[in-house]
Amino acid sequence: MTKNNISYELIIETAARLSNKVGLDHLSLKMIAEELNIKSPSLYNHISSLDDIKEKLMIYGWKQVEEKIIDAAVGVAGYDALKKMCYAFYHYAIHNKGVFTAMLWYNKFESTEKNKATTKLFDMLFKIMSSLNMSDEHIHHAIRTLRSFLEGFALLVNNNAFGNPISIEESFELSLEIIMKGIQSLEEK
Amino acid sequence: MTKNNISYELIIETAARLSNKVGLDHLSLKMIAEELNIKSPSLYNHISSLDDIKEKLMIYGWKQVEEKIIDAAVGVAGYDALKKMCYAFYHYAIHNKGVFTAMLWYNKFESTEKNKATTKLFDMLFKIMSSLNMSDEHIHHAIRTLRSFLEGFALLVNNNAFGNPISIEESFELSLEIIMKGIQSLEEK
DNA sequence: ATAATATAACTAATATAATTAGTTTTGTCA
DNA sequence: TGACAAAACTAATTATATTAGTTATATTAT
Repeated sequence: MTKNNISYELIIETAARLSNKVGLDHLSLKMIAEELNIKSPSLYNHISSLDDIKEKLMIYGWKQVEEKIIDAAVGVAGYDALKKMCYAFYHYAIHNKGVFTAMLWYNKFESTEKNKATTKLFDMLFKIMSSLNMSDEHIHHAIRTLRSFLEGFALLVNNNAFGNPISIEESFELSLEIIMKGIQSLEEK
Repeated sequence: MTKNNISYELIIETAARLSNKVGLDHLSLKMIAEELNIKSPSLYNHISSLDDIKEKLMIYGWKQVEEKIIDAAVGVAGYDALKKMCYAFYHYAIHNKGVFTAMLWYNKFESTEKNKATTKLFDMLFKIMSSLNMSDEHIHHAIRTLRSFLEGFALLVNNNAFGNPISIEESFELSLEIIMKGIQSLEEK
């Protein structure tokens, strides 16, 4: 019984890695504990429950993806920026299936930390779209359009839900085109 | 110990009702059994596992929503038909949260029954969109756009994920406008 | 250096749910 | 009316989360 160097952060990172590998629904305390070479009750020295871990996983994911999305928009503006941000989100979601699943639960939990994790992202999106000729209200709605599409598309991809053999990458590209053109049509010329 | 009139169908219907009330993740054999006034092991005379029930719930949902969507498109054509179908899907999803959650798992299970449940729907969508001036490939992609948006939007609504106080109904309406306009822009004039 | 203390590990126990095994009841049909 | 299959039951098994209580370890103050 040596004191292992286990921290809250390490547990969340481990949970993230494991859930990406086996799926969030198969993540268990037992599995996390084994990966860390401790017994599962020992985890309670750091966390309060499995649900606690899942909530933190959700926040962890939004923080990570926020960073990647913001990075993606550096040096570009307008629709180009939006498009790059969408791709950043999509790639994160399909390369981190477990964490992404947790992110989809978003408001199943209420927390300020959760809000903090995405404020910057929303602000940035809003600022970028403010350069378009569109009312603030329309911007808010359009952000919801985009977000819904992105989360839905990634969910379907992760679940193998697209039966057709046609290219998923092309679907994503064309979908962005459709939505961007649609947003453009809202602009007051 | 009287023989209750329990059938496979009754179990699925009960599971649907209960999951809509308490959420799919809180659905348990215990709960279903209690609702039917039997003990949970007795369920195994009709079903093979809890996962079995969830898979059938998914199929049940797609069958129901297929019917509603098809009904919604009677007597209308083109974009109007598409829009009505989208609304039918959306309303089903937010009024049947538990079943809808199961539907999102779509391809977590492989089955021919699952395919049968949506063939008519896809065929109909395809036929409607064939009246637009668009290649078959673009139609397939656009259907994915629409489906992703719809499933994503409903998921977010069901999870209370839209923090802003602005109207969700208006977001849905405007989103459809955005996507329809975007699809229109693909048409070869 | 060492004793005191807090931390973090452990084992053992508890609770709940799914599932399986084996038994009994009940309705149907020859 | 008796035999049989279906469907209920109870009891037992397994697995996991969680709690309780105990022990070892590391740090920190003397």
